[in-house]
Amino acid sequence: MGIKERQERDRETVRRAILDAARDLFVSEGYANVSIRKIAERIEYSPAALYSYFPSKDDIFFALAAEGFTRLNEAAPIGSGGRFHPAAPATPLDHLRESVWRIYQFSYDHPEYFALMFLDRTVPRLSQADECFVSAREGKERLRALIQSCIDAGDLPATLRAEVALRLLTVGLVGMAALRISHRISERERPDALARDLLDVTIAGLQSGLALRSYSFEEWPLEIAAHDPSSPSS
Amino acid sequence: MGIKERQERDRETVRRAILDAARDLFVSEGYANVSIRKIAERIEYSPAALYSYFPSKDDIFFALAAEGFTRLNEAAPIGSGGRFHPAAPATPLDHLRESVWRIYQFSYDHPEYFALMFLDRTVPRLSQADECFVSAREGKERLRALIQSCIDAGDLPATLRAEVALRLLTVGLVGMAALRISHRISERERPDALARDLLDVTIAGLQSGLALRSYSFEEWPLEIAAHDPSSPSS
DNA sequence: TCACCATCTGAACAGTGTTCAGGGCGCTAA
DNA sequence: TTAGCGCCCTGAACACTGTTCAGATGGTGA
Repeated sequence: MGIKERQERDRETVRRAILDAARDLFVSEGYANVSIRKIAERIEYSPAALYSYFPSKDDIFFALAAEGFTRLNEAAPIGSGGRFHPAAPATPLDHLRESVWRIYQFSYDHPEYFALMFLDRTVPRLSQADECFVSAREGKERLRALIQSCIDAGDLPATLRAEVALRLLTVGLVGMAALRISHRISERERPDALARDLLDVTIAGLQSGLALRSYSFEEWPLEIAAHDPSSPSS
Repeated sequence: MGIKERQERDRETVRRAILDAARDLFVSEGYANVSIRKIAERIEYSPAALYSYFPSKDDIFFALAAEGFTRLNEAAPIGSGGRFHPAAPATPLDHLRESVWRIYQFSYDHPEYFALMFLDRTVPRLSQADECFVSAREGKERLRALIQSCIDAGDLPATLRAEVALRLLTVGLVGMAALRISHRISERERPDALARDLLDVTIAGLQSGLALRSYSFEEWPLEIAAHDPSSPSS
């Protein structure tokens, strides 16, 4: 019996249409200005129909955020399996530079995804949407491994902890992207050049072998956000 | 006749009450979850009354943003008149470090103000609310002068442009604050220590004398945001 | 053929920002 | 004192929002 399968396919098609419509509308009008009714109208369904596919508007948001992390991972592919390949043309440091830079580029290519993933405060508890962060963790781990290979190759000080360096390298560009996306910085200030400089300055700073305060915290948490993993899920 | 004056005072009192109520509600419930009706209820007025004090909810927002910049300037006072005093106890660089750090601290003490000023994308065209940015420009100019004094004192390379260094120093902390405020980073990662390290790393990077791409753009714009001042205002 | 069941719809509820005619009250001038 | 003027505020309404639910619809399996 292929009927069940066809029904599931139909359902998936509608679900996909909802997500596509929502994404297009978010990009062109901004998340806050998109209503369930607009999405429903776009796909020629009643607003109520959407609630049999997603429990709430927030969950449409979460589904798109998960897509965003997957896209970011696709846009910033680092070597193979996270280990730097010794026969690659560039040095590990160049590799790292480019990989981090691609995160910034992603904020340029998909500002709505980026805001959704890293900036938006209006959507509650992004931290608890578990499956969103599988790809996020993957990408993070690959970058961490790449930084470790830079340390092993002697391009970064041996005293440096890869987890800390990872945060320091990415957070600045997140700030840059945040300012640009929310129009807090003029195009005349050439945000791209500033971002590039910020990356170079941070790397140079890391290479200086400065002793870091955040060097020793207990363990590197796998979660992006701040909820106690030891507490039982309700 | 003191009647006009008293009327103006009464009006200012109500205006002040609106702003206070809005600020309290924003802090405790978040901007998006605060309605005109809630603010009106708090001050025991009808919702419509507020519209004779502020043209829209956005303008209440703008008024608070302006307050935010004033508060930030008060929280991060730098020397006197922007010029570093030679008899001060610390070096210019220590002075700079502390001044920049206070911006991050501000994001901790007043997260709602901070989000409002630097992060929120839901409110349109923050750039066009002119008078908001008088104090913003003042604070920026003072920091720039402080950085210049660091360069003059030899603590930072003479090839460095103060405007560029200013951006590079602040943008990273903005990113850090953004991640923390929007719960994208765990407290277990000790964001404060990371932020402090980021500041130190950036300064170390600047001291390395690296050649910067964004060194030479035409002129430093006085505006925070990106609108062409040469185009006529509609 | 008929009962079943998932799916979708129309209507409604409670909430939002905003507008507007009108009432009330204090001030000014006759 | 009183008439009138003008400001300020209110209640009601409009057009939205996210969400819920009874009921219509129509394909599915017996």
